[in-house]
Amino acid sequence: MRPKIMDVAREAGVSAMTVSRALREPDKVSKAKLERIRAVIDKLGYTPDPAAQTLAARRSNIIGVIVPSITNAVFADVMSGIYESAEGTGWQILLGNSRYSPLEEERLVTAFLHQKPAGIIISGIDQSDATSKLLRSASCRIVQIMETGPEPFDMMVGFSHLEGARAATRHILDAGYTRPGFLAARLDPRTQRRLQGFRDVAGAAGMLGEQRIIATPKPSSVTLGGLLMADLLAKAPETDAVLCNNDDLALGALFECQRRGINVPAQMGICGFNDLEMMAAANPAITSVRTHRLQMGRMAMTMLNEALTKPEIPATTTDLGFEVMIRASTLRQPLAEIQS
Amino acid sequence: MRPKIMDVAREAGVSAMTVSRALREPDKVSKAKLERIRAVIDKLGYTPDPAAQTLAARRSNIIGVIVPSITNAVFADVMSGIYESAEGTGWQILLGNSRYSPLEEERLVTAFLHQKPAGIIISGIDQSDATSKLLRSASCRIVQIMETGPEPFDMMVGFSHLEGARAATRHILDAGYTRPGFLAARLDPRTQRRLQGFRDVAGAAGMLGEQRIIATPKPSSVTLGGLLMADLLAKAPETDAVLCNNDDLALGALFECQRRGINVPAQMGICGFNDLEMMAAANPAITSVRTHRLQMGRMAMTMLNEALTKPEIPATTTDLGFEVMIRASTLRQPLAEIQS
DNA sequence: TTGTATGCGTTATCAA
DNA sequence: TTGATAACGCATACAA
Repeated sequence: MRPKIMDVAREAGVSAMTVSRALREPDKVSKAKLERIRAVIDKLGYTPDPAAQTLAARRSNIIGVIVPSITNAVFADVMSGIYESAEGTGWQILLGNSRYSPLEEERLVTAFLHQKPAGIIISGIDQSDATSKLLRSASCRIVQIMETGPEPFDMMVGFSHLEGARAATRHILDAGYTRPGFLAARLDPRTQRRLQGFRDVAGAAGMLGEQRIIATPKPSSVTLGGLLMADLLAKAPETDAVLCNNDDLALGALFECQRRGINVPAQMGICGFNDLEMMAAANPAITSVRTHRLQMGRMAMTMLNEALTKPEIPATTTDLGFEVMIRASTLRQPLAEIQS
Repeated sequence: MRPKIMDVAREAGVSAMTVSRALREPDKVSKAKLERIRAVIDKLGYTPDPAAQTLAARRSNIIGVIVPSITNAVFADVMSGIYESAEGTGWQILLGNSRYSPLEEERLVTAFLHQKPAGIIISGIDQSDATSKLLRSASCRIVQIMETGPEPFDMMVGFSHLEGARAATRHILDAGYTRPGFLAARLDPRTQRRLQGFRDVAGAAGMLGEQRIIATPKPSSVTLGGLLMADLLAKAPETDAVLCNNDDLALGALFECQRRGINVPAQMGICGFNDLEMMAAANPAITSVRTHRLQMGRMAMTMLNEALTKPEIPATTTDLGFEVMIRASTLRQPLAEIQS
C-alpha cells in the first residue's frame, strides 16, 4: 500500500496536519519538525493523493488549456511553451482541442470547470456569449492567449493580428509591389482581422483589388496554398505579390509559382505569417511576420503561476508584438536592376 | 451551490447509491427509478465530482499520454487522433511531453501513476528499466504506440520503422540510384532502426557507403536538412540519392539542392519519411514513406476504451504498416532517357 | 507553532 | 433491486 499522510505523521511523531503544513506552508512549521518530516517523506516515498487534496481543498491543481488545433504548428509551439513553463510547478495541464468550434469550446470550458481548476488558458478573444458567461463567473484565474484586445476576462498575452498584417502589407508596398493579393484559409476571427489589416493598408495606398483576395473556409495546408495561388492567378493575373494568412499557404504558393515558372520575387512577391522555421530555409527564403509563440506560451503559464502563488496579482495584458522578417521572397530589387 | 448526489437522490425519492448506480450501471436499476433519476439529473444539472469519484473508487477517469515531442508534426497527428477518439467517452487525457528524455519519461510515468489512471498511452518500445518496472506493476491498461516490437507491456499499435526504411531504400535502388546516402537527426531509437534498415538493404545490394551517412543528435528541422545535405555533398560528392530520416530534413535537402542548381531527381533523388502533407505539394513532389499517424492515435484510444469498458479484453498488437508514396523526387527516368 | 474535530462527495461492501 | 454504513485521504476551521 502507498503510504498516507498518517503514516508519515506517525513515523515523524507529529500530527497529520503538521505534515500537511510541512508540504504546503513550510514556513509555519518549526525547523526541527520540518526536517524530521521531510526525512520521513523521503524514506517512505510519500506523495499526497491528488484526488483527496482536490476533494478536501475544493480546488484542484489542474490548469485547463484550450486551443483550436493541436496539429497547427502555431499552437503546438504555444503548447510547448506552456508545458515547458509548467514543469516543476506541480500544476497539471489538461489540454482541450476545440477544433475551431465555439460550441466545442463551450463544452470544454464546462468540462474543465467541473474539475475545479486552478486556472484556465484559452486561445483568442472571440468566446461565445455562453462561454464568456461561464468564464466570468468562474472562480479561477484566466489567461487569454494569442491575441490582445479590450475587455479581457482576466489576464492576457498575445499580439495584434491586425497590426501584424498591416506591417506586412506596408512592407510589400514598400518593396515596390503595386497589385497585392491576399490568400486566406479557415477564416477564423484572427484570419479575418489579418485580412482587415491588409485591406486597411492596401486600401489607403489605393492598391486594393478585391478580386485579389482569395479566401476559403477550408483548413489551411501547403497543398491548399498552391490551389489558392492558382485561383488567384486565374482571377487576377495582374497580381504581383501575395500576403498569405499563414506560412503553410505561403510555402504552397511558392511551389505553385515555381511550377508555373513564375519568378519569386521578381514577378511575384510572397509573404507568410508566423515565421515557422521552414520559412528561412526555403528557396528563396520566404518573408514572414514572426510571432513569439513559445514565449507566449511560457509567459501565459508564468503569469498564471505567479497569480496563483502570490496573492493579489492584478490582471495584466501583455502585448508581445511581432516582427516582419524580410527575406528574398519579397526583395524585388533584382528585377528593378534588370529593368533599369 | 452545485447539486450533489444527495440532492438528486432526495428529489427522486431514492438513495444516493441508487443514483450512483443509475449513472454507472443502469442495468442494475429498475426502469421506473432510472427514468425518474435521469429526469432529476437533467433538471438539476447534476454532474458527479471527479475528485470524489476518484477518491472513492480508487481509480480516476484519466488516461495519461506520453509523447517525446508536441511540436513534431508526427506526434501532433497522433495526439489529434487520440483526442478525436476520446471525445464523448468521458476519459480525460493528461498529456506528458518527455522531450525525448528517458528520465523525464520516467518522471511522467510516476506522476501519472499517482493519479490512479485508467490507462496509459506511451510512445515507443524503448522505455528505461525503471520505467518498464513501473509500467509492468501498474494496475492499469497500457498501449504502446508508434512502433511494434516483441515483449509489449500490454497492447500495442504501430509499425516497423526498420521495414519502412528498408522499403524506401529498396525503392531508391529500384529507381536506378547507385550511391545512396542517409540523413538523420535526433538519433532517437526509431531513427536508429530506420538507419539500420537503410544499411541492411543498401549493404545487401553492395551500394552502402558509410561516408554517405550523415547523422547528428541535433533536433530535426528544415534548416538542418539543408545543412546535412551540404555536409553530405562535401564529404561524399558522388552521392546520387538520399533517404532522409524525416520529411523536414527531406524538404531542407531539396531546397539546398535547388540553391546549388542540383537537379532533383535527375542528379539527386530525395526520399522522406512520414509523408507529411507538404511532401505531395512540394516542387518536385517528394517521395516519402507514409505512416498512419491519425489512425494510430485513434486506434490506441479505441483499444484502450474497449479494454476498459468490456472486461477481459486481451492484449493485442496491431501493425498498421506503411506505404512508400513514390513521387517525382525519386523518378530518375528523365535522366535515363537523356542518357540513352 | 501544533493539534483536534469535521467535512469534502462519492463508491465499495454488505445486508435486506 | 435497493439501501445503510463505512471508508477514500486530505485540508479547513478553530482551539490550544
